[in-house]
Order: sequence, then C-alpha cells, then structure tokens
Amino acid sequence: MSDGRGAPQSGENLLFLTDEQLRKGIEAMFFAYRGFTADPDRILAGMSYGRAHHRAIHFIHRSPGTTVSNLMSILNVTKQSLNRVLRTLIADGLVESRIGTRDKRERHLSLTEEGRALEQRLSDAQRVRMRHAYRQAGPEAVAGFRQVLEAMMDPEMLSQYKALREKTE
Amino acid sequence: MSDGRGAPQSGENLLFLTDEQLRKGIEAMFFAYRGFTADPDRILAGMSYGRAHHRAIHFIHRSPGTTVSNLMSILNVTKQSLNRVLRTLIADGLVESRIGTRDKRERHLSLTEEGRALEQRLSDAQRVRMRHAYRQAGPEAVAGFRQVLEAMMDPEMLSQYKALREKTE
DNA sequence: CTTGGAATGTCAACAACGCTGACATAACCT
DNA sequence: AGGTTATGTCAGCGTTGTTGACATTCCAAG
Repeated sequence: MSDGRGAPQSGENLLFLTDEQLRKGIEAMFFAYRGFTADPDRILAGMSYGRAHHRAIHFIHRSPGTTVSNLMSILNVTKQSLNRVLRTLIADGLVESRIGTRDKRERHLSLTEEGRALEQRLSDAQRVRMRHAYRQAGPEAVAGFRQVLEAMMDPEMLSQYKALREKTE
Repeated sequence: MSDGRGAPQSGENLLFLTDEQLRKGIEAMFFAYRGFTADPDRILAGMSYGRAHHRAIHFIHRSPGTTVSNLMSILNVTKQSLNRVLRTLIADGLVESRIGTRDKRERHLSLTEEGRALEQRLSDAQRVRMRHAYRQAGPEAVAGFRQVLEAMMDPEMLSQYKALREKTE
C-alpha cells in the first residue's frame, strides 16, 4: 500500500506512509494514552472518582460558569451520564451549580475552593509527565506532535479544541 | 504555577514549557484520542463488541499464537476481564484458542479467517485517519509526534511497545 | 511420587460510566 | 394561554473494568 505521492520531499521519506509506519503510530497512541491518564487515574483511584470526574473538573476549571449543555457537547456524553458525575461532585462540595439569572433552566458550574485544590493536584501530575515528555523530545518535536494530533481530530472536535484556546491565548 | 527554569535553551523557546503550553498538549491528547478511536468504535457499535474486543483483536493479530497471560500484561487488564472478551470472540468464531503443546496449561490465541477480516476492517479505518493526519502534518512532524508519545510512556509500556516493534522491523 | 506453585478458567459480586426512557420545569413562540 | 423546545433529574440497563474464591491442569522440585 504505497501512498502514491509524487517526488518525496526529502530523502529519508521513502517509506513514510507504509502500513507499518501507520501501525507504529497507532500503537504509540495506545500506549502513550495509557501513560497520559496513568497519574490522574492513580490519584483518583480510591477516592471513588474516575476519569469522568477528572474530565468534568478539568473543563469546568477551564471554563468557569459553563453550563451543563456546554459541558455535554465538549465531553461528548449524554446529559444523564454527565449528571451523575456532577451530582457526586456537587454533593462532595467540589463543584458549585448556580441557576442562571437570564435563563433559569441553565445551571452554571464552577469549582469550589476544594474543587480547585483537586484540579491542581490532578493537572500538576499530568503536567509533570507532559513537561518531562516535552523536554525530552524538544521544541520541534512538540510542534510536530501537536500538528499530528490536530490533524487526527474531526472538524467538530477541532473547533471545540480551538474554542478553548481562544480564551486563554 | 511557573516552571521556574533558568535561561531558555533557544530563542523561539521562551514560552516552551509554560503551563499554558502544557495544557494545550493535554487537551490536544484528549480530543485527538477521541478521533483516534472514533472509527473503530463506529464499526463495532451495534455488533455487540466494544473497544475491549478491538484491542484484543489488534494484539492477537499482531502476535499470533500469543498466550492469555501475555495479552493480559499488554492490555493491562485482569484475566477475568480479558476472559469475558475472549470467550465471546471464540464463541463467535473470530479467535481460535489452541492448547499449548509444550505447556498444556497455556492457550495460544490466533485469529480465524473471519477474525482477520474484522481486523482488516478496523485497522483500515484507523489507518485511513492516521494516514490523513500524517500527510497533513508532514514527515518531520510525524517524527516529533512519535518522539513525544514515546517520552510519555512509562518504562514498562515503552518496553512492551518496543517489543512489538522488534518483530516487524 | 507427591507436593507446591504457576497458568488458566469459572462464578459471583461490585464499581465506573456509557446509554435510553420517562418526566418535571422553564422559556420561547404563535 | 397553550403547545413546543430546552434543560436538567431520576431510574434502570449494558459494557467493561475490578476483587475474591475456587477448580483444574500441569510443570518442577524435593
């Protein structure tokens, strides 16, 4: 299965898109994602939270005051599934839910002090690993890393990803 | 939380390891992994299989004749969890389990013709996306991509990943 | 040859987190 | 005002992970 492009852009590029190269990438993603989630998973294990709680906390931290609907579309889960996670986080005092003033159907979510503390622990752990990987690979590798990741997203994900960027850049 | 390093290593590198840069990488991983699994998930939905079946099929294809124990350690799940998946795959005629000749306790797993057909469908879908991403990003980005992913793995994962490589390179 | 340990498999129970269905309430629109 | 839409909650179910207990089968060491 050759890729059928014209002249290669550089000499080391002859085998660039072989199935074997692609398979490497697939397996690298599989193992790397396990590493990526390992540290937060360890922290959350035993406190009766899981990855779903981590994701909710992450994106509430990222966009304070966000609504349940917005979070649903970012996390790509049903409102029922999200609700279960939010219920426990609210009951445990990590997340605050305020009824909207303009539209009273909406619930605006934000982290409490305690919630921010857990977010710190989790994101610190993940950043330590990320920083290590980035340092080891170097800035140019990191640029390539992000290029490939973005190219792997569907258009909808990409726009969600970029929407998060805009707020903080 | 600033990272507290001293002088940066190169000029374009001033913001290289800021929390914001790291957070970008974290979120890129999150969204990209969703894309990465989207196509196989779609194929498997409705045929009463899930991601666990995909993973088993992938690694059995990758290492035909592998044992249950070996698969357990690669997939990082308990034998009970793996067994449930294997049982359905064997019952459905996608996977073959042969009792070991040297050690009859072992079960050596391999794909049947039908199993190979499903593996093709799944990995084709995943490769299409991967190929698209690789082409769009270019060979140098791909090199960086894999460098960062490998640096993100724990030593144990890395050696499992590399062990797979050795057979085929 | 017996016994201990390793590899495999099964049953049962449970947790995390997806899903659908049913339903209440708030807001919007005609 | 009344019907529709948007939003959120509760209840129940399925997949896939977990532990624990236990049977079986086999290798290997004493």
